[in-house]
Amino acid sequence: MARVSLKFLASELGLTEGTVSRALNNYADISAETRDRVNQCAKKYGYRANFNARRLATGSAETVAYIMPTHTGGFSEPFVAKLLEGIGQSLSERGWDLLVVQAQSSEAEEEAIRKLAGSGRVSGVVLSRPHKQDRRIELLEQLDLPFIVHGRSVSPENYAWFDVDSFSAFIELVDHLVSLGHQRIGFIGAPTYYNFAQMRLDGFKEGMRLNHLPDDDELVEISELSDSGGERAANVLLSKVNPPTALLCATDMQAIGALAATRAKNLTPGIDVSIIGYDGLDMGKHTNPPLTTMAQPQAFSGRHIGDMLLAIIDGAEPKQFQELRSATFVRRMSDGPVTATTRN
Amino acid sequence: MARVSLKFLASELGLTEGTVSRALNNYADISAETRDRVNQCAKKYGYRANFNARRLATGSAETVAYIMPTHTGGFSEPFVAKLLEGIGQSLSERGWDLLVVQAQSSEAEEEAIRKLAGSGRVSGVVLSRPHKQDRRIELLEQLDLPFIVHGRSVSPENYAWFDVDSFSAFIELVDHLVSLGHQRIGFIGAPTYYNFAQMRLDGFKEGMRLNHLPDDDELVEISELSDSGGERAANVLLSKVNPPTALLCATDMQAIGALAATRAKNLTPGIDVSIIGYDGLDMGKHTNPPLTTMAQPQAFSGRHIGDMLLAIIDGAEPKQFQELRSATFVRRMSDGPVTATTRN
DNA sequence: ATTGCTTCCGAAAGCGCTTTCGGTGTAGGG
DNA sequence: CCCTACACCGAAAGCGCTTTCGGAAGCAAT
Repeated sequence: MARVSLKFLASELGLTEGTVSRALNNYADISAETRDRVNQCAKKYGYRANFNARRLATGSAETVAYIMPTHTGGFSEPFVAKLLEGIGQSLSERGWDLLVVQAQSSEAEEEAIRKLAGSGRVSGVVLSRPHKQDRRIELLEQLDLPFIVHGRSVSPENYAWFDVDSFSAFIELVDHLVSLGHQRIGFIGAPTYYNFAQMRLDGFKEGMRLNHLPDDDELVEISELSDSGGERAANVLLSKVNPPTALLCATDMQAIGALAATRAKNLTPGIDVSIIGYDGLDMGKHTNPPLTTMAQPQAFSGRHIGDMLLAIIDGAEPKQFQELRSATFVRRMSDGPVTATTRN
Repeated sequence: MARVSLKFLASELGLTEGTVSRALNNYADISAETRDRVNQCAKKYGYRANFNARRLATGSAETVAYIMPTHTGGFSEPFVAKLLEGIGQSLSERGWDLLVVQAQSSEAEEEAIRKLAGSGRVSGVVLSRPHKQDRRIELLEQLDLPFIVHGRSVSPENYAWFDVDSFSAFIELVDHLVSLGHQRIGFIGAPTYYNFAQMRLDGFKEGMRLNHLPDDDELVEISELSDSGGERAANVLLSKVNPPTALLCATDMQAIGALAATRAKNLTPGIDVSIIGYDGLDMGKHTNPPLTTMAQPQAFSGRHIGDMLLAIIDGAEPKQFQELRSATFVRRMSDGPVTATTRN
C-alpha cells in the first residue's frame, strides 16, 4: 500500500502541499470551504502525516521517555505498569508517544539519556526512584532536557518532582505500633543510596525518638528490594536474643518476605509479631495474613506526572511542580497488640 | 546548548556533510584516516545524529511498538513489566526504541494502529493477548506492518506468534486433580473472546473427557480477569448444592480470588477444596496458602519475542516464527487429595 | 606520455512535512 | 474610480540527515 503523502493529496485536490498542510493544521488563512475539502479528502485516503518528517520540520519530538528503574525489585515492579498507564493516558490525549528506555547498567543509562537528548528523540523524560545524589538528574539538568522525577533526591529544589511523604508516614507507623504496646520495633530498610530508602529510615528513627524509644541500630537491617531480601532481613532480626515484637518494612515486597520468614519460624504475623509494609500493593490483600501497609496514591500518579511534564515542556517553570502527597494507612491483618508470649 | 549537527562537524573538519555522514556510517569509500578524524571530532563534540532526520532519510523508524492490553486485569498486569523488559533488551542492542501505546477503547486501539502504520512511526508491532477473531491482527496484516503476537488467535497460520500451550497444560492439570481423587472439578474461566481463555477451557473439557468425567456446564463459571472476578465465580461454584471439590482457574489472578472466597466460607484451600491457577505469577508464593499453578516461561518471552520481530522486520518470513512452548507445573500448597469431609 | 584503475571525496537530490513571505483576487471606503 | 484592506492561496526555503553519482587525484601498467 502506497503511503498517501501530502503531495498526493495536494495533486488530488489541485492545491499545493503547503496549503494542504495548513488546512490540516487549522491555520486561520485557509477558507472554511477548502479546509473541509482537504479534511474530507484526507479522511477518504486515510492520510496520516509522516511523523518523522513532521518532527524534523517542527523540531518537536512529541515523545516522552520513561526511564525504567534499573532492574532491582522482585515481581517485576508492580508499580511500573500502572505508572506507564497513567503517563500514557496523559500523552495520548495530545497524540504524543511514550518511549520506554531500559538500560542494563548505570553507565548505559547515562549514555542512553545523552543520546535521547542529543538526537532530539524526546522532548521530555520521567525518571523513577532517584538516588540520593542522582547523576541522571544532574545530567538532565545539564542537558537542558525537560524532566520530572517520580520521587526526589536529597536536593530537589530546582527540578520538578512528585513524591509521597514517606518520612511522615513512617512516623505515623511507629506511633501506631507504639499505641499497640510495641517497644522493640525492628526496621527492614532498603539500600540507602535510594533516597526514598533514606527518608523512610529517617522517618522510622524520628518516630522512635518522638516516642522516647531507644535508637537501636541493632534493630535496623538493610536488604534488597525484594521478597527474598525482606525474608533474609526478617530472619536476622527475629533471631536476635531479644527480638523485636514488630517489623516495619520499607516496602511491601520486603514485608511480604518478612511474613514468610516469621511464619517459617512458627510465629504468626499479626499476633506474635506485627509486620507492616509500605506501598499499598494490591497483592497485600492476599498475603497470609493480609498485609497492613501505607498506600501510595498509585492510580493517580502516572496521569498527574504526565500532565506536569507536558506543562514543563510547554514552558512552565519546573520548580512550580513539586508535589508532596501523603500516604494513607491501610490496616489489614498483619499487625496487632503485643501479646504476652512475645513479651517474654 | 546548541546541538551539534552534521553541518557543524563538516565545517569543523573541512569536509562535506555527506562525507562526514558516510564516515560515521562506516562506508567503504572513506579512507581510514578521515574516518578516524571524523569519529574523534564527533566524540569531542558529543555528536548524536538527529533521529528524526535520520529516519526521514532512511525511511526506517527504528522503533517497535508494544500495544498494551486493553485494561482488564487486576494488579496492573504483572507480566507487562517483564515482557517490556525483555523486548526492550532485544531492541536496545540494536539501538532501537520501544514505544508503548495505550488505548482506552478498542476503536481507539484500531485507530492508534492505523496511525502507527500510516505515519511511519514504527517498523513493527507486538501485540498481547489476542482475541479469538482479532481485528487488530487483520488490520496489521492488511496494513502490511511487521508484527508478532504474544499468544495467538484461532487462525494463526499466517503470522508470527509466541504462545504457551495452555490446552495441554489444562489437560495435565485435570489429570493431576483426578489422580488426587477429584471427580467434581470446577472451572473458573475468562471471557471466551480471548483465545487463551477458550483454549484453557477446551483443555479443561478435553481433560475431563479423557478421564471419563461428565462435561457438566454447571461447573464452569466465566468471570473477569481479576481477583475479585475469581472470587465471585468461586462463590457461585462453591454455593452449589453439590459443589466441586476442586477449582481450576484460567489465571492465577482469578485463583487468588478463589482462595479468598473459599477461606471466606471457612473452607481451607488445599484441604477442603483444591485450587489451582495458571500463569506462574511470583506472588503465588505468598498467598494463603501458596498457590499451585502452571508457570509460563515469562522471563524468556519478551527477549525472544523482540528478537523474532526484529528478524521479521529484516525480511524473514513471519510464518517461520510460530513457537509453542509448554508450561511447567509448579506445585505449592493449594491442592491436595479429596478429603472425607468434602466428599459428603 | 597515454590509458585504465582505484581510492576517496564533493555535489546535489531527496525524505515529507512546516512555515514564512508575497502575491493575487475581491470587497469596502472615500 | 482609485486606494486600502482583507481573505486566501502558491512558491519556496528549510529541518538534518542519507545516498547516489560523478569527478579529481594518484598509481600502475603499457
